[in-house]
Amino acid sequence: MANNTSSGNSPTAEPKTLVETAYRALRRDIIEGHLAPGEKLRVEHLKDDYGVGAGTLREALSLLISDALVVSQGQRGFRVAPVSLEDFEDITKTRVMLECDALRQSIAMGDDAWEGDLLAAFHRLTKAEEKRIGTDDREEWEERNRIFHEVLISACPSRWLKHFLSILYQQAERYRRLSLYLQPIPRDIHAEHEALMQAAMARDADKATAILGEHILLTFRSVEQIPKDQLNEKLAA
Amino acid sequence: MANNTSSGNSPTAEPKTLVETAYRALRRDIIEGHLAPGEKLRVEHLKDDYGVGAGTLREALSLLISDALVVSQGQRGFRVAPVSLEDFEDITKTRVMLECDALRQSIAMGDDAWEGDLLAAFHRLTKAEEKRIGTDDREEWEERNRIFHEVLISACPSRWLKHFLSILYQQAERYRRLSLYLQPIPRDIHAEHEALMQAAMARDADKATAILGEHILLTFRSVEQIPKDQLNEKLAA
DNA sequence: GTTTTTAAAAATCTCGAGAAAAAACGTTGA
DNA sequence: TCAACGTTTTTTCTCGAGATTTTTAAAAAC
Repeated sequence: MANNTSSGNSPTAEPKTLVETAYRALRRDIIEGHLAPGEKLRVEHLKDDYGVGAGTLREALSLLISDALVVSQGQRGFRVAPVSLEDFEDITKTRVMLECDALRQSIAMGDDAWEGDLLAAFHRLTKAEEKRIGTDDREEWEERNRIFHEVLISACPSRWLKHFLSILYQQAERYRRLSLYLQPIPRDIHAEHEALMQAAMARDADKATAILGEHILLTFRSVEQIPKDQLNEKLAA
Repeated sequence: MANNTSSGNSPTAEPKTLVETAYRALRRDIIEGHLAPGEKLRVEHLKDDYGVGAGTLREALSLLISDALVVSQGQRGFRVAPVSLEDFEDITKTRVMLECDALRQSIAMGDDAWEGDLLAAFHRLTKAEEKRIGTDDREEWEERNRIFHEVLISACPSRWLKHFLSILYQQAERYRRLSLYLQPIPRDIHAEHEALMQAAMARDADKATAILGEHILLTFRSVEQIPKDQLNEKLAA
């Protein structure tokens, strides 16, 4: 949490070292599913793909363990962290608890600047949603969605809470992407975000947390309802 | 959480690689305060102290970032994570929230085997406390205290909650040790543990979480009340 | 006396090669 | 046909050396 190299770091700071570059590229490929869950990460192969030395790549992989995107076992190398419906459910429930608590604190502590940031983040998200119709630049929307959630809880004074939430968000994003190819978004996410934003601005903590909790839970439900056989194709390690 | 190399792993599994060995040695030295908060960790020096190569040590340090015991910045190497009273307060509050929630779930889900484990862990802790009078094998007590808290919440089904708690516990232990030299334990910790154990066995979740919350908070209070100038000697980075 | 510039020293970051372990493969025997 | 064994191949783990960058210290300029 208190470092620039690992999880939860400011995404705007550009990488200054090769380790950092490889770390980001790998993280992206894992979250986007280009590296499948459970897949073996052979250093000898990957070092060529990412254009770095073996030691550098090992270090990047070690960093990814912080984010629970990579696992390692003894003398048997690295693997992409496996996925499961149970894990996603756990992530969802834990995230609901933590993020609602953080939101409550944020609403209580947030000042005018926070309100401004929130409004701005919501606006940018809305713009991305409008552009997105038909187009395929999902990345832009994903990034702005992340920032919107981040800004929502930004006035919460607990660094640790925010640190844990950044990890959980990242994990959830991974599951969301894995299921994306199977099921288009059936919900009116924009309406959910708008209601959430307005409740937060109105300082209605009960309402805001209720909406947020439901919002996060619905994402899980939509994945949960995907037929198991289709899901297992993706989840197979 | 889902790996054997990083935080929250089973402490009984012996290290099979030099990276793992160095990781544990470094972690121990940081938690015990032999490596001071904020201290620069020069790879060229440390590799000799720990008897490994530069690359190996770098990897171990990368692993310690997961535990937030080490921080790194760009091209300026590694440092021991700094400490502050604010940070400890955050750790404490976050831990109270998460650990109480986990305990509640554990009490609800725990079976007979869990009760047995809890009883056993409490017994071992008691024995260590009796032996400790006068002697100085703090390590034994620390380990058993950790296990007691771990067993308490072991029946909680959320892996992520337990993962986060293991990180927070480790952080708290570090602060506890830093303050240990300044202030002897004035509390009757044994009584607190016993009441906690009994409430858990009686499945009285409200009572158990109340005791646990107070138990964790008291540790913070005892550090908080240490005169600031004495504290800053230790906390100085 | 203070600040800026410049040069030397130290540390970080990176890579490729060699030893140890695990996995893959074919062979032998029942 | 199947299982057990030993060899070969692959992969991981580890180390030391070289290129950049940062830090330190001294010299020069204001």
